[in-house]
This record gives sequence, structure tokens and C-alpha cells, in this order.
Amino acid sequence: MPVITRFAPSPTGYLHIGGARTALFCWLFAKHHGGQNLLRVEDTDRARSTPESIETILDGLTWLGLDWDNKNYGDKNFYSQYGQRERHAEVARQMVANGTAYYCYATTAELDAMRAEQKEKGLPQRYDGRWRDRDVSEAPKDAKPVIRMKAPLTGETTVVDAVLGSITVQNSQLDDMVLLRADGTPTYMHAVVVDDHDMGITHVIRGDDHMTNTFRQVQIYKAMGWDIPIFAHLPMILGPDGAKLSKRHGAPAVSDYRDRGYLPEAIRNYLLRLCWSHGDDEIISTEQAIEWFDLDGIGKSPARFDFAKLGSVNAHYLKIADDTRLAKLAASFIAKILGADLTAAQMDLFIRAMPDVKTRAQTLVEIADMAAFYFRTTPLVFDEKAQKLLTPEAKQILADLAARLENLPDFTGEAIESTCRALSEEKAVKLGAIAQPLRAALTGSTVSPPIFGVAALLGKTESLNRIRTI
RNA sequence: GUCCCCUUCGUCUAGAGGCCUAGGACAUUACCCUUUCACGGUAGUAACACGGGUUCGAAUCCCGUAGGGGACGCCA
Repeated sequence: MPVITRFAPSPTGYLHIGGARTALFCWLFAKHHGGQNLLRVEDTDRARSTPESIETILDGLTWLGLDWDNKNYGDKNFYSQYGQRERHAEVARQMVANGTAYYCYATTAELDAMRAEQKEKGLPQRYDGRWRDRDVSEAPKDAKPVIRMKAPLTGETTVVDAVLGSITVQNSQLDDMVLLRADGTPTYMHAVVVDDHDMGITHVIRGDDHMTNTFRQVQIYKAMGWDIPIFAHLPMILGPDGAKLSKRHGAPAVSDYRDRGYLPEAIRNYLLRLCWSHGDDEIISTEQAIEWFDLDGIGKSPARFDFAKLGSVNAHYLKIADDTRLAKLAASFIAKILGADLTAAQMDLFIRAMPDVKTRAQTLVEIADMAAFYFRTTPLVFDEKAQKLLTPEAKQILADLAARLENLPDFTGEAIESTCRALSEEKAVKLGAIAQPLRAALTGSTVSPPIFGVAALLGKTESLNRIRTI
């Protein structure tokens, strides 16, 4: 049987990084088995679902390179849960007909009072089944009922989870949950089961905050006589402090990572290694991940998000990334710094500078910060350390240097270096006494890529211009 | 409150009863390389939550304790 997974976000906000991890695992698992990965938007909560949110989530998935195989649902390119509401209602009515569900006329106020009382008495908060065995003839007039599951009162329900193992709960712990709301729309609990069944999902891979819901969902499968899929519940991703990852930690949304200059392949690699492992392997290409990924490698305990490690993973992917691609990606960050877009000539310079720039950076933002000096105009703004370096003596040396560079026939890094070395010997000073002031003059900073290469890239005219306008 | 799950260096993890003097990666410290900063290289610090069992032998199996997380909606 072919593997079919699904990623099922609710469009009530952005794509959470934890959701992205779930999406990645679903995608990898499907790819590994040559199956399909479907996207289902859980938009049954009409009050909170928004089209903007759907856009954001789709954008996030696309940016991460996680595609889905169901792109033809009428006017939509994903499966909309709300669009299936008639089907959900139909199944709920079937369950009433076969005796595994019933109408409940209890009002919200009534239920609130019931829970308050249970809480006060220290009892478990559960629906007490007050309409479970009452006849419909007792129903109040004009009241719109909900449909509730008629859950077994005795015995136990066992879920065999591919990650957590076999877990059993007493049925007495589970109450009669609502399947269909008074307005005829399905609850999440009901809709997931119907949709997973209808879509032929073989493996339900999701966050383990859904673990305890699974018992109730299994009861619906059983009530309808449907095959139960394989469940795999992923441990949560926590913030650096061990609390649930949220806005408070700074970067909960996938878009935050794009904005901070991380590469999608780095995010994929980092997320993959959170709660999943393949021996000692750390740097794992997506191709390799597809080959290796399986449910066996998933760990059981929650993982904390570590920005330092993400940075190092990103630095690795920066190093092996194509320079033109990086320049294009970093260009928007540079434009923000400069207040203007790069010209074609500047873009060309940026690409040639990239090999020396990218090994010094962990993110595209750092690349942009570090490379901005290439594109600035004189007079440069010197930072504090650079100013300190540019003493009268240093300026004199630079003047001498400028005179010699003027006459260089080939303005290459090697030629510039030889010139500097020759000058350092003549003046009996260390190479640093020349190179550092030169760096300050050309970049405005004491930190930069190798300075002779920088000078060569800047070209003779611009280099001399910068030296002479200090 | 009730139920469910989890627990190896600071962090992510390897570990399937003897291969463990507990390995790798990030972070951190020192040194090397070096025109700066990085990269790279070498070395170091650092963990089996606790208490009982089972066993010739436990990080690994069992029980308990503690700590953490999750679920208990006409939210998803």
C-alpha cells in the first residue's frame, strides 16, 4: 500500500516553526517511501480562519521547499476542511443512525455550570452524558442540538504509536465529545478522522499535543468500522528556556527565519536533527535525508531550540551555496542598508566578493552587513577602531603606498600584496602596520575580508580614491 | 484535580545488558595557521535526574520518587 501523509495546519496565524518541522517530517516520510504528501487546511473554525493566514502558510511551505501532491481542489490548490462540512455532517448522522452517537441539547451555560461544579469538587472535568440515553421527545423546543459521540463506558482503548509505542487509556477517562456543532459544522476531532479516512491517509504524523486526542479519534474509526492509520506523534519543540516555543522567544514563525537570513536548506537540516537522528550525522543534505528518513529515528523527548547551532548549520550551507544565488538573496538586505538597490555592476562585484564574504557569516544579514562597504561612496564613515588606526604616521604610509599602487600595471591581489610587503621591508615595519590602515581606509572598519583581495575587487581607481579621502 | 507522555555533557543527540575509561555536533577554553575577522586544524572542560530492584554484569530491563511537558471546549 502506498504511503500517504498529510500536513494539516489551521489557518489562524503564521506557519509556526514547530509546524514546519511536522511538515518536513511528513514530506520526508512520503518522499522516502515514494508516496504522497497532502496538504489539508483545517479551516472549520470560521471565526478564526483567514485567507491571509492560508497565504502565509502556503508561502512558508513553498519557501522551505516542502511541496504537496494535492493541488487540484476546485478553485483551491489544497484540501479545505470547511469544504467538506456536508460530508462531516453526513458521517455524524450515520453514527446517530448506527447508535454510536446521539443528539445533546445541553446549553453552553449548562455545561459551563457542570464543569465549574466538577472543578470545585475536584472531579475530572468531563461531559456527564446527560443526554446520552434520553429520548428525542424530551428535547426542548427550538433548541439546536449538537451530535455527541456515544463513547464506550467500560474497557480500554489502545493506540500503537510509531514513536511513543503502545499507549492504553481506560475508556472511563474519555467522555462523549461533540462531533457536530449546533450550527451543523464539525468539530476538529470529528473532521480530522473523516478527512484522514476519506483522503486515504496511511500515516498521521503530527505534534504530540494531539496524543491524548488520538484515543477519542480511534473510537470514531471504530464506530464507523474504518481502518485505523498509523500514528506518529512528534515531541514538541521548546524555546531555549525549556518553555513552549512562542513569540516570547523571538522567532516563532517560519517567515522570521527567512527575514533573519537563514537558508531554507539550513532550516530543513536543523529541524530534521531536532528529535530525529541518524547515528552521528549532523550535516545531512535533503537528498540524503529522503534516503535515510524513517519513523524509527524519531526521539521521544522534547527538544529545545538552539539558535547557536542553527547559526552554525546555516554557516555551513552558506559556504557551499552558489555565489550568485547568495548575492541575489543578500541583495535585498544590502538594499535596506544602503537605501538603494544594487546596480548590475555592483551585483557583479558582490558575486565576486562572495567567496571571501560568506565564510565570515552565519546569515544573509551578516553577509549584507559585512559587504555593504564595497558599495559605499567616499568619504567613508570610519568606526571607532578604524579612526584610531588612522594616525598621522599611518596616513603617511598610506600616501606612500598610494603612490606605488598608482603605478601598478596589474591591480591584482598578489601584486598589491607584494607592493605592501616591499614597502614594509623598506620601512622596517610589520606588514600589519600597512595592511591594517589600508583596511581601515578601504572599508571603514578593522574587520573585513582579506584586504588585498578587497582592493583588487574595488579596482585601482576606487581604491586610490578611498585611500586619498581618509 | 484526573489521565497520558518524557528525563544521557549548557544545547541537539549516539547508545537495543558486556563493544562505555559513555561517542559525535553546537557552544565554551587553549594552542596552531594568519594582514584583521572568520574559515580550517589540534587539544581540553563537560552528562547517564534520584532511590530501589533483576542480573555474573545496567545508561540500557522492572518498580518507586522527583522534575518537565501535554490533554481534559459547540479551538485546532
